[in-house]
Amino acid sequence: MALPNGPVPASSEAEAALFDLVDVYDRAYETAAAELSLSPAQACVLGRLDEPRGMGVLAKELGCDASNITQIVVRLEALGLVAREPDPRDRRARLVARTPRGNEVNHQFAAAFSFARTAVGRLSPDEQDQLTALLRKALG
Amino acid sequence: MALPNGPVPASSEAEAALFDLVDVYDRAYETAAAELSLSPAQACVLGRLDEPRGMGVLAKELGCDASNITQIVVRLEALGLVAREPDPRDRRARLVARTPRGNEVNHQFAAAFSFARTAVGRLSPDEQDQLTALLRKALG
DNA sequence: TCATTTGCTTGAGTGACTCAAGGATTATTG
DNA sequence: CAATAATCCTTGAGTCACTCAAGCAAATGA
Repeated sequence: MALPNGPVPASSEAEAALFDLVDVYDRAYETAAAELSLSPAQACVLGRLDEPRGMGVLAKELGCDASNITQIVVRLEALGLVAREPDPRDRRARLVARTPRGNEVNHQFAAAFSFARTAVGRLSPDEQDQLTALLRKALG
Repeated sequence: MALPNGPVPASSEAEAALFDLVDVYDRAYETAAAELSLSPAQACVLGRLDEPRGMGVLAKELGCDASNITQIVVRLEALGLVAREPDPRDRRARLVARTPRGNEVNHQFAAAFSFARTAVGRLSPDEQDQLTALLRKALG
């Protein structure tokens, strides 16, 4: 379980609420991944493969080094959840795609990571809109 | 940079906003720590030492194994930011405390991690209260 | 006192991450 | 077109976070 990213003494109630949200969210994500014997990073990559993508694209989107993606994908491949195939358009590149089993596991993960759904579900439609608006404003 | 904990296709605007918030928050935390050459875990532990604490207390609070804390503290100690002293009440235990330099760095970190402060600052006092209430309700 | 529990550390092992270097292919451009 | 440069990815080395199992030392309790 990753350590929380939190300032212990928050200087306002709103900051504290933000921190709590982030903490619970992150832990729920990690827990859901662990239920399927995945690391958070593996679940993250798997979740981005609704259609095949190049390694470099993933690295750029996720803001990390390409070699990091390589290793995560190697592990996902060893688990039989993704496959790398040569890109017909560019023989340097390789496209990563979920296998049928990968689709299945990804689906299970989406079901297991119920936190965001549940949290939002506690709010009325109006409240959901308010929350969205407030978060968007806060994000600047 | 840790990969984001996010479902790519969120099923509602509110969920997407939550995801964005968590992502930006986590990245800001990581960046602030990196500016001080700290890992997020190191910044987290350092931040909890407003008064000296036992290793076990930290582990319990942070929800991880005690040996994990040991290693993080060893590194913080090597950086001169914390010191471990024997607990006068229990000779098995060791109390971790920030050094003067640790206080300084922790202060700098608090300044560098401006995300939550800034985000909340974009909202009026009323909006801050609304956000807090909505988040608390969503957290259940 | 003897056994158990508690507090911490050590060691081994996995995984995420970074950077540097290199092979292979594609794109450029003189 | 041929040489050069840029791009895509992998490998290797290294750091750190994390977990579990084992073990020492001190406290607790029968």
